[in-house]
Amino acid sequence: MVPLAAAPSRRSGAGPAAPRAPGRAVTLRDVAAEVGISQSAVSMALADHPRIGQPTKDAVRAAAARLGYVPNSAGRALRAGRSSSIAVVVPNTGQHVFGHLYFMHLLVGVTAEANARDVALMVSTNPDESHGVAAYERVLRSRAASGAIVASASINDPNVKRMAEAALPVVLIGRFPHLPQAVSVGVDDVAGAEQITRHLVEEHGLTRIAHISGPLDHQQPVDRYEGFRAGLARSGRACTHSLAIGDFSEESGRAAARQILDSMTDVQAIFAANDEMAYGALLEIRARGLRVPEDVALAGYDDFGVSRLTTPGLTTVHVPAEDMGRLAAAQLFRLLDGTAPEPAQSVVPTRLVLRESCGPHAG
Amino acid sequence: MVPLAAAPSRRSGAGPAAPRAPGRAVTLRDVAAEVGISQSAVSMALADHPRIGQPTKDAVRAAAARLGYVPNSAGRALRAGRSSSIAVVVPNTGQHVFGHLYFMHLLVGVTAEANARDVALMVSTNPDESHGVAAYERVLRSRAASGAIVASASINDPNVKRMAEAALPVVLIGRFPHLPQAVSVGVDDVAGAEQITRHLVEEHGLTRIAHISGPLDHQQPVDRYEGFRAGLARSGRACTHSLAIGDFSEESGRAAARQILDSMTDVQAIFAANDEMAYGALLEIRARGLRVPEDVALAGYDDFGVSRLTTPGLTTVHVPAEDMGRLAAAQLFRLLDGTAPEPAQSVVPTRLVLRESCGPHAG
DNA sequence: CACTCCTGCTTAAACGTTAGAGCAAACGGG
DNA sequence: CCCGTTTGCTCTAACGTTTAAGCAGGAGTG
Repeated sequence: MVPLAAAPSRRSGAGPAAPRAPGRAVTLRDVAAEVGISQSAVSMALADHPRIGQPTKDAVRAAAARLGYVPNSAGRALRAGRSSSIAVVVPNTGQHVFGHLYFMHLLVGVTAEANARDVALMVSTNPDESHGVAAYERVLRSRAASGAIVASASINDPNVKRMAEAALPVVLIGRFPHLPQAVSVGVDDVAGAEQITRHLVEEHGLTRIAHISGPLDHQQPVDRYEGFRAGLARSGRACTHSLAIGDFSEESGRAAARQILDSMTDVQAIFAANDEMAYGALLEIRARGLRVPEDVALAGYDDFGVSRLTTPGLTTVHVPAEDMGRLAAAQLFRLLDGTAPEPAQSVVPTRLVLRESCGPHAG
Repeated sequence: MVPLAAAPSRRSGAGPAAPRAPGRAVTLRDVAAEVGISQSAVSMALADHPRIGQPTKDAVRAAAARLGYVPNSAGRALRAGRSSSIAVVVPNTGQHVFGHLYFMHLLVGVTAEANARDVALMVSTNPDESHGVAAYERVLRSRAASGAIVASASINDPNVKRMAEAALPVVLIGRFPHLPQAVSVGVDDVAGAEQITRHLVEEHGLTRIAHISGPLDHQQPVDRYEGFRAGLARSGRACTHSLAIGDFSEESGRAAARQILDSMTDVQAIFAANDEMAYGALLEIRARGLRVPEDVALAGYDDFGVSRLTTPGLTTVHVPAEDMGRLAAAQLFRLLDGTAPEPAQSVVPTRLVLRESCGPHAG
């Protein structure tokens, strides 16, 4: 059959850069009509198929560029059976500054890896802790994203468990020792907390020390508390310690500090499980007319960017959220490629960040 | 034709909750086979089409729930000609904490509005200021997202201009007075800067005052500088002022403060065009043994969450980024619905936030 | 010169969805 | 009892892509 010379007068001549009707997108068909070959030939030409002649390829590429052809992602996804995007699932967004920054760092890392693969990124929020079928499950089952990175799930989130069992392409952020089959990227919080605790005890000689923990149904606070106790034990010094529980919020940190300062009047140092609670503690300590670090030393955890800004600067443990995002994305791509990530559960190291809140640096 | 009683033994009986082969997604065909009707009937039943009988609808919904059917988004997008997601485009991610927080606030707002519409969110980054065809154009032309919200474009970004002219469904964050046809959501920075400037002058009597501006090829710094001058003029007092230019970074703010303190030794107040530069100025002032606010009062702009944490707390102008995100999304949806947003260029008001850095509050 | 093989394309099918057209049966009115 | 209307579904086509299969013509081989 004769190539049918394009549909009735869609393009007048061969004038360059005269895009179609505004609303209409340029498809393979348009490029094909432009070049005078079939649309599959165009597809193959753009894919650099060996069975397409070089002159044709050149002509196709020129025409595609001229018309501004961009492959329709829905068409591709449908044909391929998988979309070219991944999702990042963040919990209900009711958090505050510190939590925001965590996700932003994570996102930066994920984005970097996704960009390198030319993969689009979707951000999905888990409306509530248990809004029936979780958002990510809908995202995955609708094939809108071919894989997901789930940030900050509760230690016993039923969705997470089900997901891991269903072998969906999901990477969890955090340690999930109870789900060995799940692919996860966690932080070595035990080591991090131990390191900072030992710093307080061994370098600064502070042996009366309190810990403000987060809710103990999450792995992270559990690990940090464990590291705290391990640090005390391994310091080789006799320490007195106490524990108060917060919920990672500044206000709860302040309340916890209140409780500690009331009950342990000779406390020398407070180590909070995150910077936000540490900041709350700072406010409480100050409100009592005490000085940091002279009267009470203070340490936090996370270092997502604001612990630097307080006065005094907050000594803390740096959690490499950006690296974690990058690693999580890499693991997810391995999962999608079919190659099971070598250690399903990877753990990244932390870094002790010394500032002024723990006292003068040792010479 | 007889309904063909499902494909060979895919489901044994009617046992509930027995999902298909792990990898295979559940499609309309599966539900149709389960119920014993055609797939289009299933589609119509799920869409609550009036021409489908109630018993059939019930049966279909039950079967869909039982099998865990989730519509394939690629299929839908392809058929509908538009995807059910929108994109948020953020500039190259090389920014620091403050910038991160801005986007996070914005994202929270956009997410809220998108969730209400059951629309997915893509996050795309503009690799470089001019990476050939911009990321968002690819996203839009590939129909991966049906609209985009572009955060923080330069005042004379050629892509933005072209996009506005091409009438793509895009909402710009920021004021774009030169592009009247573009839909944008901006901040009333002139008013905000005027207000804080007048506060410094009128309430605190600080008449020797310097402004640290951002790069003047962006609308925001221009507006804030204009507001600064307007504030001085309208204060009704004779003021001496000076100007230094930074790039919104902490370090540049510090450098600008250095320049100001060197050249204007009797400066009483510094108003920086964002909190990050104000923090840099704070460091410089302190390094010189001067006190804030006793020796030099300080004010910033943005209030994305960290200006509260410094000591002294930073007096600043609150930019309602979350509201802007929500509004931008709403505008985008209006655009996609075909109803042109009433005022194409909307401007949200700011709020003065008084903290300690500007001096003691007037009783 | 007949044959095989290669080259370079075309045709067709499929992915999952939706919607308009079509059609059989039931139902009501005359 | 027959015809028109309504009801409730089925059939088909289309969205844009990729790819397997097919096919015409030319080149090379016997």
